[in-house]
Order: sequence, then structure tokens, then C-alpha cells
Amino acid sequence: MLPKAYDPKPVEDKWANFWIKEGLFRAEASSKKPKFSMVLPPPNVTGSLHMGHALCFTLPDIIARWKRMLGYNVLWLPGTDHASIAVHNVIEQELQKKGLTRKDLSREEFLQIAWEWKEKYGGVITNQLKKMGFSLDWSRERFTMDEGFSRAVRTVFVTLYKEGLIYRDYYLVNHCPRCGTVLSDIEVEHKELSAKLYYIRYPGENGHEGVVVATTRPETMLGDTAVAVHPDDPRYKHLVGRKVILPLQNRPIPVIADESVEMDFGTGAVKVTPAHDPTDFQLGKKHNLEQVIVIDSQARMTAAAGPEFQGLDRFECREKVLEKLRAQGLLVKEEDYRHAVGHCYRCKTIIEPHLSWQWFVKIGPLAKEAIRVVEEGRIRFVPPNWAKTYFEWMYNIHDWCISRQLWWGHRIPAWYCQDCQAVMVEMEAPQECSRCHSRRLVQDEDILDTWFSSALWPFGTLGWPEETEDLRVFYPTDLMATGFDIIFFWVARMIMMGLKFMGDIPFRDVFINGLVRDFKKRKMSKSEGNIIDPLEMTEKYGTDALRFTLAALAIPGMDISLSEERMAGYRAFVNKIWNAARFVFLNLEEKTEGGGELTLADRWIKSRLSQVAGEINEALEAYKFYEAANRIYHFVWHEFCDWYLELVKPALEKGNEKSRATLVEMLDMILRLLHPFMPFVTEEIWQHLPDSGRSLLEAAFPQEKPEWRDKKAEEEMARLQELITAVRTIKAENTIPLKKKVSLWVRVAAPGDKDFLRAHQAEIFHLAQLKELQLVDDFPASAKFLKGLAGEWEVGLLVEEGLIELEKEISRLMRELKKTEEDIAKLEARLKQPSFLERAPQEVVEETRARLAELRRKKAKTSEHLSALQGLSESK
RNA sequence: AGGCGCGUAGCUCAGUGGAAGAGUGCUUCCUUGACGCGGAAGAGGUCGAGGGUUCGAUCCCCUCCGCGCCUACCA
Repeated sequence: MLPKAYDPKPVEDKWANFWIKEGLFRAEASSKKPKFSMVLPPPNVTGSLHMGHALCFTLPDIIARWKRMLGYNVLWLPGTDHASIAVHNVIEQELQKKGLTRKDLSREEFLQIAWEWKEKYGGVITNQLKKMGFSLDWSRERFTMDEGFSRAVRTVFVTLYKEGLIYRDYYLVNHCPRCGTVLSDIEVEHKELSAKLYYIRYPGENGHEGVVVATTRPETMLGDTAVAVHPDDPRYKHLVGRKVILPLQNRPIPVIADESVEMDFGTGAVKVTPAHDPTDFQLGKKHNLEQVIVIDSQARMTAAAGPEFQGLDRFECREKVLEKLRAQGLLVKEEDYRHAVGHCYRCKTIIEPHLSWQWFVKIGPLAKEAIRVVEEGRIRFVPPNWAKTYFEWMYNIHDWCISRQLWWGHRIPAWYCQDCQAVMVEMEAPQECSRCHSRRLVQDEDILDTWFSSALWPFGTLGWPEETEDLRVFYPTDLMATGFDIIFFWVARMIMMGLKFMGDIPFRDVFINGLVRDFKKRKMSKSEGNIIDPLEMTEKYGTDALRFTLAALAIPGMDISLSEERMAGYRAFVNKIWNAARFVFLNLEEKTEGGGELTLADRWIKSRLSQVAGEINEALEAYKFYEAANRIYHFVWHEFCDWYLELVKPALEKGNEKSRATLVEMLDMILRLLHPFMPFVTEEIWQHLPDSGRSLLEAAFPQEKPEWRDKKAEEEMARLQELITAVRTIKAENTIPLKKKVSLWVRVAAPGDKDFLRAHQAEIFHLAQLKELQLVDDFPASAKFLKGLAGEWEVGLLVEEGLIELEKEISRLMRELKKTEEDIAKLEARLKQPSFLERAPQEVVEETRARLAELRRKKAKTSEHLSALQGLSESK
């Protein structure tokens, strides 16, 4: 006999190991079954599993297990990502504790530490993935820096370079002074800050009044090389072509005209710093302005800023500049001002635009194809709205800066000749310069953006650039499940690279899941201290409960707000299933002699199960996890447990073998339906069933069975349920304990009713707790009843002394009557409108009339019952 | 500034052009032999505000209010 309460821990460990040991998650390239493939979004090696992962991996695991049970050859390929910046950050934090920076180490020393780190912490996350039971094919595990993958990355780089789609340029890029590397545009987070807008006078040359410019970054003025105004601005027209004196530097700079200047903003005159502002950079190029770098890559002022400022931090410098301007009377005005400032997405440091040589991907041609496959519906976003987000970015895409001044990652396969400056991009280090044959070559120090390699994940993991069997069988993959926050970072780039190098889409469907938030809808973050740790939750509630919670809350396009309450609810559900199974097993023990027919309840539950199976398959087909989860939840708890298990008891007592077989079969089917959502408890129970196979993973997923559909059984059950509920309601409202056995009188409505009720009286006695059932055509006037309605039937509980509280029942009936009257009034009003009768569909009108008739009957009966009770009350 | 999304029961959220739903919480009753991580019954909602389309709107359209998120070179 199973224990009374389900204990997840030992069960989960057992099956998680079993599945892997038996190779049940392994895909066979040679299989004859249809394939279904996915790649796991590779978690960072630095991290541990958080709730975002748990959600993002639970949903595809549900699909993977479902597809496997449908007979697919399923590949779900796992792996981890080297995550350059994240690894740098954690290692540098460690170094900092020892008072070191990475510059104190050699590149080789640093990389050794990083590899050790990867071995140690990469293992942590894979163990967590195994523990959660994700059905990943571990025999194919990959890492973005393993040898094969590195070759793929180099191949892509070299190919794109040779085609002119990768180039090197001296450009103003986003630089994080803390991380010490440049970042791509999308790695910059814009945050609104309260700041000041400073108005500074630049005096005119030869004593004219000059102009006043407005800026949020006064420290950059040291590098100004022009002032720009709008060509049509009457205030400044006369100044264009003349010069103003740049304060503090005492350098004459020209006033130029450009249409990009907004006349309405500030004073209509803008200072131009081509080396430190993206807009100014463009303007500078257009007007051939000098680029004066006054801030270096560590955000310190350079010599060009002048001796007074050199070496100062950019913000210290700002204060000093303001101080000086004030002293000279050139700071005209300060205004409070809110504006968006770029921050590093990793360390939140304010970004410094920085002029330097970097590598870029010319993205236009790649984007074009990637847009088309989504437009044409070859790749489908779920929910479809996310395609809009995708398009918006793709239409306005900028070239992608891919070089990073870091060490942990794929080193750029470019070599420079120190003699003739030739650039060589090759798969392997060249021996000599291809132009001058010099052997003095140095490799580019930079590495590639981590996302450059992640973009290759769907085919790099399958063996590309080798033409492997895996690649042939499993590419393109079928589904990519991920968060909306990396549509640009990852999804878009995978599409571009997949199309470019495989000539085919990397995946068919992109399922975008929402963010996991806390119960107050706040983002989970370490600093807020509101992190819900999935592993803590699995300890507390079990992995099945956690998985089911995530599935039940996964409404496409919506963020999930997670609460422990909710999880506790689903833990109860797991326990409920456990106990339903205990009941089934209890009845398995005592073998009966057989015989018997399928009861109404048997036919009903089979009909319902068939329907529910159909609905679940349909919901999963559409990735409606919440719908599938809720259907099965409701069916198991409120149909199978609440009704069927109670209804089957009388049949089991009679030794009905058909009922017993149905009971076992239903449990089997339920376990199969539930398995993708809660794999552990279902496997555990299923293995206790007689004649179960090696694993529930290999059992067939239930489908709708038309031969099980039984409309008559469903209708009859509905009538029985109505009757039983009516009795329970009367009992409950009169505070008669349910288990108190009563005499029930039913006034039947149709000729066959008596036979029907007699045939099911065992179930009725059991569920309504009766001691007597009288079937009558009319109630005797002599006896006293508590009456109610059950569909067409009128029911009466025979009143016994001291059994009822009349006042309570009377007020209940009065409430009921009032509500009925209100409903009647509404319908009558509707039916009085000629426009409704004329224009509404005939069936709607008919339905309304029928409903009205029903309500009128109810009203009549209720008031009849009421006056009977009132009479009783007076006679007392 | 643009784009997207949300506003329905105390809370978290489904849902549909033709009688307001679930889970949880709350109230009352019940130690029925699968389960108190349980059972039964119930209370609770002008479906954000105002217009419009319609015989009929919580649902479609417009405006507004409130709240998120994303994109963006007005310094």
C-alpha cells in the first residue's frame, strides 16, 4: 500500500536517474519515426537555474514529452553558453577581493581560471537541469566554446568577411568603462534619469555676442569642434560661417548649419562633439569636423582635455567644468531635465561613446531574408504579436558591432602584418603575410560578442560545418521556446545565420514566454530580495507541483506572477492524484469473480475522458499550456475524483468487474495525460499499475476516442448530478450534516423517470446519503417537506423533528425568489422589444423564450415551497 | 516621441457579440473506510470611465484615465 501522503523527493531522484540511465531521452538519427527537434536555449555557465529558466524549459519539456508519447523521434539538445561578460564579471569580482584586476594577469592565466570556473559551475547547472527532469539528450550535450563549435564560429567569421559582410571600421561605439569593452547597441539599456540641462555661452570671435548652447554633458565641450544651428533659424543665420570661442579651451570653432538641429529645443544652437556623441559623430563626418578625443576608454579625461582636466573622471570633470564656467560668468542657466541615459546591461555603468577600431557585421542583407521568412509565415511567432516587435527592430536594424575587448570567448581570427599593415582573416593562424611575406604577424586581441556564437546554436550543435547525419535529420528544428527579452539578441540572429549558412530557417515556431514575476507583479531581482528560487520550491512543493504551476500560469503573451499559494494548491493536486491512485490500488488487491456491465458512471467518465483528451491535444498543439493544464486539473479533480470515484464505489461493492477495469483504465489514461506536466508522480504511480511497460515516457498519449463518446450517458449523469446536488444544497442550507441520512421524495416528470432513478438508486443513496427514496407523481399533502428543484424534478426532504431551522430556509427561498423574479423581468423586457424579435436570430429568440418559461416555472415552485414553509412556521 | 500590452470576485488571472468563470482567500457544516495537501454548500463583480456601431457590447470602434514593458541621436 502506498503511503498516505505523497513524498516527492525519493521519487524524483529515482526517476530522474532512471530516465537518463535507460537512455529514454536519447534521439536516434537513424529512427524511422518522424522527428521532432529542439535545442535548449543554453544557460550561462556562471549561473544557477532561476525561475526564468524553470519556465522557459518546462514548457518545451511538456511538448517534448508529449511528442515522444505521440510517437515522434524527439531530440532536445542541451548545452551551455560561455557568456563572456558574465564570466568576466564574476572572475574579476573574485580577483578584486585579492586586490587584483585582470590586467595583473596574463591572458593565458585568466583563461585558465575561466576554464576551471566553467568546469565547476557549468556542472552545477547541468545537474539542476537533470534534477528538474527535463528530457534532454545528454549524449549530445554541447558548449559554445567546445572545439567543434569554435570551428563553426571561425568558419562563419571567415566566410562573412570574405563576402564583405564583416568589416573593420573606426567608429563611435558604446563602451562600458567598467567592463572595459565595447557593446552592441542592444546591450545598452536606456534609463530615464533626472539631470540638468546647462546653458553655456560660447562668446563670439572678435567680440560679437556669440551663442548660448544647451547640454547635459558639459564635460564634453572640451572636445567640441563646432556649434550647429538650423539653416533657417533667423536668430543665428548671420552667425553661420563665423566662429565662436570655445570657453576653457580658448579655441575658435565654426558655427555650422544643419537641418538636423531642432530649433525648438534649448536655444536652437547645439555644441558638436564628434568624438563623444553619436549624433555629433554623424554631423562631424558630414561636415568634416575634427574628432577630438577628450575622454578615454576608462572614462578619464585625456591630455587633449587640457592640463587642468587631464586624468579626472568624467563626472569629476563635469563639476570642475561647471565651476570654471560659473566663475567666468558663462554658465547662463541650469534647468532640471529628465532624459534617457545609456547604461551597460551587465553592470549598469553609464555608457561612454568611444571612438575606436572595431569589427562589424553588415546586417542589411542578412536582415532582409530574415524578415521575409517571418512575413511569409515560414517562421511563426507564438503569440503572433511578437512578430511585430521583431519586424520593428529588423526594419531599423544597424550594423552589429561584434568585437569585444575581453579574453573569455572566441578570439577574432584576424592577423595584422606589423610590417605592411595587411589584414588577414583565416581559419588558422597564417605563417606569413600574404602581401609582403613578413613573419611578423599579430592576432587581433579582441574576442567576439557571445551572441555571435549563440546565433549559430541551432546548427552548430548538430555538427556544422561538418555534414553530419544529425544535421541532415534534425535541422531545421521545430520549436524554439524563449523569452521576449532576447528576440533581438538571439532569435533574430539565429534566423539570419541559419538562413545564411544552412539555407533554411533554424526553427518553425518561436514560442515566446512571459517574464516570471513575484506575486506583486514585480520583476524578480537579487537587489529586491524577491527571488523565488525554483530549487527551493521543488524542495518544498515538489518538482511536479512547480512544473504544473508554471504550465497553468503560462498564458501566451502574459507575464507570470508566481505565488507560493498557487504552488501549494498544485501540490495538493499532486497529492490528490496520489490518493486517487491509492484508492484504485486498494481495489486492485481483492480480486472479484468478474461479470457485470458498464454502469452509467463508467460510460460517462469514458465519454468525458475522450473529450478531455481531445481538448488537451488541441491545446498543446496551439501551445496553450494553461488551457491544457486547467482542463486536466478540472477533469481529474472535479469529475474523476469528486464524482466518478464516489459513483464507482457501489459498483465495486457489488463486484462489477467491468467497473473495476474502467477504473484502472481511467487512471492509466489520466496518468498519460498528466505525464508531460508532472512526469515524476505519474511515472511512480504508473509503474505500480499491472502490465505497465518500461516507462510511462514510452506509453501512447491518449487521443479522443469517438467510440467512447456517449451523449446519452452525459445527459443522464447531468440529471443525476443535479438531483444529488439539490439534496446536498437543501441539507447544507439547513445545516443538516451531509452524512445525516434522510428520506428523499422525488416528484418525477416523465414516464421513464421512475425506472431510471430506481436503476441508479445505489449511487443516489451513497452520494446524497439517503435512508429512503420515494418516487411519486405528487407530494402527499399530509407530510412536511423541505423542497427544491432538480431540473424537471421536484425534490423533498421529509422533515423530522428538530432537523431544520425554518427561518433560515425561508430567507434562503426568498432570496432565490427575488433573484428569479429579477431574471424574469430582464427577459420579459427583452422579449417585448419588437426589434429584438425581428432582428435577432430565431434560435436566440427561441432560447430566450424557453429560458423565460423555465424561470417562470421555477418562480411558481419556489413561491409554493416558500408558502408551505411559512405555513409550517406559523403552525409551530 | 512612437510601438505593444494590461485594467473582470479581496488576491492572481481565464473568457465570450446573445443568461458573468477558475484557482486561492473568506463564511457555514462534515474526523463517510483514497485523500483534512480532504469533502459539501455558500457569500462576493454597474467586467477602468465616457461615447459610438448593434435588436443586443465585458467582448468590436473612438476618446480619456491609470499601470507596465519595448524601441528612439532633441543636445
